[in-house]
Amino acid sequence: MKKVSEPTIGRLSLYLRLLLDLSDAGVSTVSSEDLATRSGTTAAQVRKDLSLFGTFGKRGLGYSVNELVTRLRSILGLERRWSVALVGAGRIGAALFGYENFRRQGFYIEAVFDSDPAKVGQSWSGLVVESDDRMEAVLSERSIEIAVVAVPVRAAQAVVDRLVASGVRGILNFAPTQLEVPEDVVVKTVDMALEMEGLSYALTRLNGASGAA
Amino acid sequence: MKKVSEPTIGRLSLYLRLLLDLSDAGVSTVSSEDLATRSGTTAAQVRKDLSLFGTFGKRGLGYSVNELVTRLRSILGLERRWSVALVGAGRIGAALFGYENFRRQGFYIEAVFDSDPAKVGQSWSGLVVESDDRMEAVLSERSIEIAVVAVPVRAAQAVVDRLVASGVRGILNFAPTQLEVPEDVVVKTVDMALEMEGLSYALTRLNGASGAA
DNA sequence: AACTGTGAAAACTTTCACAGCC
DNA sequence: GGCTGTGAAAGTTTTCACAGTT
Repeated sequence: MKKVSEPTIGRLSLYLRLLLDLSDAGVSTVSSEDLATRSGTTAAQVRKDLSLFGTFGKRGLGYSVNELVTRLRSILGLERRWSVALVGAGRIGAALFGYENFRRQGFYIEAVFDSDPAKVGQSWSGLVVESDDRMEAVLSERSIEIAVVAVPVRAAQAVVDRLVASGVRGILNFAPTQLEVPEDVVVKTVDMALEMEGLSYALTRLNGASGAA
Repeated sequence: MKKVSEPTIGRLSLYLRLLLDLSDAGVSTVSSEDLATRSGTTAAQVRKDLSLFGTFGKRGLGYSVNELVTRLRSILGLERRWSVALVGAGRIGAALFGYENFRRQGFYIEAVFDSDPAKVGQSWSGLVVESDDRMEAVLSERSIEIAVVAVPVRAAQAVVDRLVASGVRGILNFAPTQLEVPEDVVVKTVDMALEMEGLSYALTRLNGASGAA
């Protein structure tokens, strides 16, 4: 298998989402041009992205929506169920919890941890918030492979070290900090401050035609 | 001014954050090598990124932490105050609201809107949630340039159209959908489902050494 | 005729390596 | 000697353009 870039994977996820909409709408066939328009890229890009994993289309016809959904789910590893732990029972965690697409794509939150005794014992849509003392025990008991880290920066690295030691291999990190992990552990960081600063930069360039300083 | 890429801007934001930590720690000088290690990139990359905007370092010595902070804040447009509106008074909004770095970097939430009558009138740390009917009036009254969109997918495009019509030029979008905006409006989308699927893909590759299908 | 799959070209980004300054 | 700034080289991603299939 050739090496596949991050942006390609992001686009495949996006195509999958669009294809699910099309499938719901009863559309059975789609062209690379159509997918490109809907996803804000080009037809050549769509074909290239897909061709990295096989030949899924029919020349002259396009792609079968349902077949492509199946293929993309397979490529992205979404045919199985993933057990997810949420560390930090704060507002970000709550937001994720309410995000229904989450479950629909096979991500099941199976444990919620917090270090605040006031939060431990609270019920979160059927799950009980556990003390972070119990992290190691619960993670291995429930075979959890993915964790969402939504704790303050100062606590993040220590939490991640414990997660990794307990077998977690994938981490979605909301703490605005650089995390150290072994190379067989994957971290994706969602950094809202970074995005806001990107906006600030872009707007500053757009308005003033002037330079940096 | 040469064209500057998205990844470069992201790294500049990251350098800024690290420099602020260094400054707090009383460090006065930093080398490209040091910044590179802390940000997970290479010394050459750090120097190249910075050199796109000027020559800020001293050969043989490195960079002055405080000077570089000032320069980066200027480059990123963070020397001013940005007025931000939050559309959708749900859990994501609440999370952002509590995010103190936000204010520290000059982003002030000046208005919160929701279409749910039950939420309108509620107080959010001093701000009153307003009906979305009042969006146009409030946005122009308070000269709001940036909006955070945290509404369901089905409502997102309509909200964005109204924001744009009222002068908003930058949007941080949490709705997992592709938004249409005029080319002088900047959108950054934070898509957690996409990130989770990226994790799923990466973990699937890591474990099974086998191919896609 | 319509549309895919794909090598080749173009564009872009990162890394190298070293001249130049402190 | 230590470290930056930067052209040139290497590597990566996107776009082009067209042969090939239905």
